[in-house]
Order: sequence, then C-alpha cells, then structure tokens
Amino acid sequence: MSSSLTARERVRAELTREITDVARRQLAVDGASGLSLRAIAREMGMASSAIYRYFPSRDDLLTTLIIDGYNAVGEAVENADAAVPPEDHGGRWMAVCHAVRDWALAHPHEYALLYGSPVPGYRAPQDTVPAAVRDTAVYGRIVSDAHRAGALNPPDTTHPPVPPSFHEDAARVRELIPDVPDDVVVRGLIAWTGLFGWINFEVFGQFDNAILDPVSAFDHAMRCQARTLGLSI
Amino acid sequence: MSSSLTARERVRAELTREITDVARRQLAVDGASGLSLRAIAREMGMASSAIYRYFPSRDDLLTTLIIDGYNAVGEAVENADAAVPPEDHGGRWMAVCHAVRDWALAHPHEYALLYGSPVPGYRAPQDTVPAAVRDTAVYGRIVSDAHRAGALNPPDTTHPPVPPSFHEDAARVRELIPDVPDDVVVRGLIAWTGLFGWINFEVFGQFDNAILDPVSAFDHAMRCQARTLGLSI
DNA sequence: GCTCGTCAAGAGCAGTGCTCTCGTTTTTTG
DNA sequence: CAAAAAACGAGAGCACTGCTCTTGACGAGC
Repeated sequence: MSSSLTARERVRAELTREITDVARRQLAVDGASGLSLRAIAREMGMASSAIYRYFPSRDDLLTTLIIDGYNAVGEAVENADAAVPPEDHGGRWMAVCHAVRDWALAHPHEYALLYGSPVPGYRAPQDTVPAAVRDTAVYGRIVSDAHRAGALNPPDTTHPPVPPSFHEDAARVRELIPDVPDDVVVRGLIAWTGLFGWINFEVFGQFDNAILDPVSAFDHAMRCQARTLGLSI
Repeated sequence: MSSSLTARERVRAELTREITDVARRQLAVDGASGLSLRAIAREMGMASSAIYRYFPSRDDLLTTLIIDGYNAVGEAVENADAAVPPEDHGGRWMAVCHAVRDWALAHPHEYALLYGSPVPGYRAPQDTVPAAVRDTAVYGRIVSDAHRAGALNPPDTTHPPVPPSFHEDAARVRELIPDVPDDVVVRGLIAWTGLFGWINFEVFGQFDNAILDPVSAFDHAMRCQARTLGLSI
C-alpha cells in the first residue's frame, strides 16, 4: 500500500489540492474579490455546491490561501537567509529584503492578501499566525545574531530616549528578536516596517512608475536601511 | 440668486453629494467590497437604477471616494504642517506623521482604499494623481526647506554610494522634493515609505496587538526616522 | 402651450455565496 | 457477506450584486 489512506481519502486530498490550485490561479489573475467558488467549480467541471464538501465557505478557502501564501514567502525568506554565511549579517539582511520583494512582485495579488488591506468582512483566524511570523522570525534571528556578535554598530547620532511605556512592548517583540536591548528592538521594527513600506509602494503602484530601475533603487535603499540599523554592508 | 444654477442642477448636485455621503458611510462600515449601489439606493429610498443617472458605474463612485479621501488626508497634512513654525522642520515632520496616522486610524477603510491593496479590477484613473500627491508635496517642502536652511544633518556614517541609474529617477522625484541632492532624495523616500510602512502594520493588523501604547511607540519611531533623515528633533 | 431633455422606476440579465434535497457510491459495521 | 452509515455530486432554489433597457412622468426653454 502506498499509505493507510482509503481511496476516498486520497481522492479527497487530491481534489482539495486541485481546488486550491485553481483558486490560486484565479487569485493571481483577478485578485481576492475575483475569487469565485462557482468559477472554480466550472473550471473543474463539477457543480458549485460540491465545492462546499471541501471548503465550508469562501472565507475558509481564503484562509487556506493566506496560510499557503505566508508559508511561501516564509520559505523563500528562509532559503535566501540560509544561502548566505551566517556571520555575514548584512548579506543576510539584503538577501531577506530581495527575497520578500521578489516574491511580492511575482505574486502581487497574493502579497496584497497578506500585507495589503484586509478583505472586508473577513477576519483572519488565529491559526494563520504561526505561518505569518516565519519571515519575521528569520529577520529577528539576523538582528539577534548580529547583536550577539557585536556586529551591530548604528551610526553615531543623538537618538531620543525610548519611551518608558515601550519596555513592556519590547518584551513581547523580543520573542521574535531575542536578547537585544530596547533601542535595538525599535530600530529593528523601523527597518522591518520600512522594508514592507517600500515594497507596498512598489507593488501597490504608489511610486506611479517614477522609478525606472527599481531593483537597484530598492537595493540601495535597503543598504542605507541596514546602516541605520547598525549592520555593516 | 444664490447662484446661476437652475433648480434641476441644484437638486442634482445635492443628490450627488448625498450619494457619496451614504457611500462613505457604507465604506466606513463594510469596506470597499461592501459598497453596494443597491444598498445606497435603498437607504436613500430610490430605485437602484436611478443611481446610474449620477454615477455611470460603481468604479466611478469609487474614484470619487478615492479622490475625496486623498484630499481629506492631504488637507489634514497641510493643516498639521501649517500649525508648526516653518523653521521647525523636525516639528513639521512629526506633525505630518501624526496627521497621517490619526487620519488613517480614524478612517481605516478609506485609508485602505488609498494606501492598501488596490481594488481588483479597478484601475485608478489619472485624475486621482493631483489629489494623491498633496500629502507628499507637503513632505517634500519640509525636506526641501530643511535642506535649503542647512538644517539637514544626517548621522555620520558610511552610506553606500547612490547607484548611477538613480540619477534620472531622482530628477523625477525632485518635482516633489525640489533642490536637494540625490542622497537626500533617497533618504527622503526611505523615511516616507517608512512612515506608511509603520502605519500599514498598525492599521492592517500586522502588529497583532503586540504594542500596548501605539502612540508613543509610533512617535518615538518617527523621531528616530527624523534623525536618520537628518532632521534635528 | 408644446416640445424636448432629464429623471425615477420597474423589469430583466448574468453573475455571486450559500442551503437543501435527492439519488448514488463508498466505507464501516453487524 | 450483507446491511447500515457516512460521504459525495448534482440540481434547484434563495437572496443578493452590478448593470441595461424601456416606460412613463415631470420641469425648463422656445
């Protein structure tokens, strides 16, 4: 036997996968609100009502796609990070930046689903969280590693003092960026949100085609960001 | 006469305004994809088909809402900037940051329409651009003013050289941040995208309630951002 | 006073998510 | 091995959507 699954369970798993595949293809073409259970059923040659045997609602299908998306970008980030020597913290940061950006530009609609405006009426269930923090966890390890190695040397400047109310929050964020002081947590958050801010502008068309060589502009911006974070490039 | 408009034109303008008002209210409650022409008509006590006398399609209504939204945030930013002494460039930057954030948190669905993922199938017409750059223009003047006044002193660090391909792009961006060198353009873009990146994380729930005192965290982050941009705080 | 353009309303088309029922098929149980 | 149980696909149907077309009424200008 290939497995202990019954024939029914095997065909069920196969059909479930096919549904998500078709859905992902529709998502790539028409975006989240173009996702139609009836269209999926039509393309698969089955009745629309049959889809509900596999996904109880459109939102459940959306949740599956979101989790898959988080895992995809998380895996891309993990691979990019693993391809750089661990002690080259600046290189790891740049690899992560480009991995996120490349994935976002290759799957703009999926990216929008993850990091854009939430789908109205849809409330992401809590089980998306583990997948959602995969990329952030990689980033946190980079910052943490660099700090532990003493390779985090931010430019000499007068930074305002971290507000006292941030101490508690920093403790929570430290689950993802372990063993760093509060001011590193702050700089880490700034760089991380800055990365996604730039990518959002690019993917969502805010730059309005004003940048002709977006790759090197992005690369340079993230290099500068690395410097203010304290990484040597 | 209150104006040279005929009675018909006046009631038409009045009805058009009422439609957008109802639409904005629906938008605030249900988000962009919950915007229903039939529901608007129902709430106004008129036939759904009558709406089409005023807006030829749902997308046209959406465009009106988007332009109104850009103007609202633009006006908020302009007012915030004007309330600070022009020579206090750091204060102006912080005022702009908080103005954008406050508006975004007060109108999350409208903000999502402007700076989140684009509505699938909807292509923003070119006449949204003038309204869309109002806030950016204010920001550009702040950076430009600070540079001209010699008040832009970025922290001393080794920044990578600006890539040659960026020269042309910088010229285009300089329409909004006039009279500054290329490296200031880059830092300006980083700070601007960083502002929206942070706000996006907050509005779109990426922080996942990990930050208990979001106002002071945001304030501190933007103060740090100001320092890397070169503004004194 | 009459014509002409503007307007609201209604019916209708094609599409959507979702539910329910009804046979059929497969698995599990006796 | 046969019977009960569970899973399944198909179809009809409900309430909803954006949008179009036609019909009839109302008001402004000649």
